[in-house]
Amino acid sequence: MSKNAKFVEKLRETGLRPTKQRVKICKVLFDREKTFHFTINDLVKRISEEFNEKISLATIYNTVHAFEKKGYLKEISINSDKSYFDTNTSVHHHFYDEDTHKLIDCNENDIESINIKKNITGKKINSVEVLIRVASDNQNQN
Amino acid sequence: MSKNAKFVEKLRETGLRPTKQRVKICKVLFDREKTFHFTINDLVKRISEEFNEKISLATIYNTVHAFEKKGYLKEISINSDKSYFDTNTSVHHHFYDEDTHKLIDCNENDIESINIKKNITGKKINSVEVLIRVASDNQNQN
DNA sequence: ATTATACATTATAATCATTCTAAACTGTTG
DNA sequence: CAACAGTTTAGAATGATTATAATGTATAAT
Repeated sequence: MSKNAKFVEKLRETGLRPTKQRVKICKVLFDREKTFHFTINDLVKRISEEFNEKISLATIYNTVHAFEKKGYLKEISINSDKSYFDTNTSVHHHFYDEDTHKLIDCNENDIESINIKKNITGKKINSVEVLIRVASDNQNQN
Repeated sequence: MSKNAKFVEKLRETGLRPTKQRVKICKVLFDREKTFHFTINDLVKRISEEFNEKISLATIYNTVHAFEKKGYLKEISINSDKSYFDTNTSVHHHFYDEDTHKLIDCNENDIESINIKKNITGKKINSVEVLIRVASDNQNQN
């Protein structure tokens, strides 16, 4: 089965019409070896690099949000400037390089399981996320 | 020594002129028992409640950023909509209530120390932050 | 005390990411 | 093929934050 056919199937399975825009965005996001961490701006750039036909910015936003809702993508909170998304939707943590502004995945084995001893009455835990900020070793900190 | 005099001293010590706006903002932020988690909007509301004279929005932004730079405040990343700030600048983690959009501090003892086994070549760890998202137990998740 | 100067405050405008709108278009179903 | 719901689109609107530039104020020198 071709890559495209797989994406069409995936979209249809989750109740999203396989439009040509969505299939193209799937190719950019999911047709790759490694996890892809990106901002909307990164995605816009990739799309314009890979295809001649442009996709409207509104569609890119719509699609990313649709994909997030369907569980294809996960949003990562780093700062308030930008939204970062991750094609790896499993439970995992991140390193954030403050020099390059890039995210690096943290595997299951890179971090010991986190034991939370407190709980909030009437609330259940939806997620536990660890963000490890790193920066160049020889740089001054002001 | 009066509260005001303390704030004046604190400001001067870190090279900030103790203007009346800054002292007022100090009172709102630091003259309280518990840690204060807030957005700029929260702070604006508090100021208008506590004082007759208004402080310009630009000044509030400037002051919060100045205070953050001087280490009086810490920014907490939750999502890209809003910036949250915390008057507790020590290393600690948070619960985020997705129903009420409020932060709750996590004490040292509420979470076991996090052991990170991976390191990024040439980079040092600046911070390790855990965010635990919670929501009402009996609510559907869509 | 007065003055000079650098630092702060202010209202308003500008910016920038994101969302909304409503018209045109397209995939799907019968 | 027709009908309809779902989608895309350009451009406008929004909303948080930042820049601007004029006015005001704390501080240090006179």
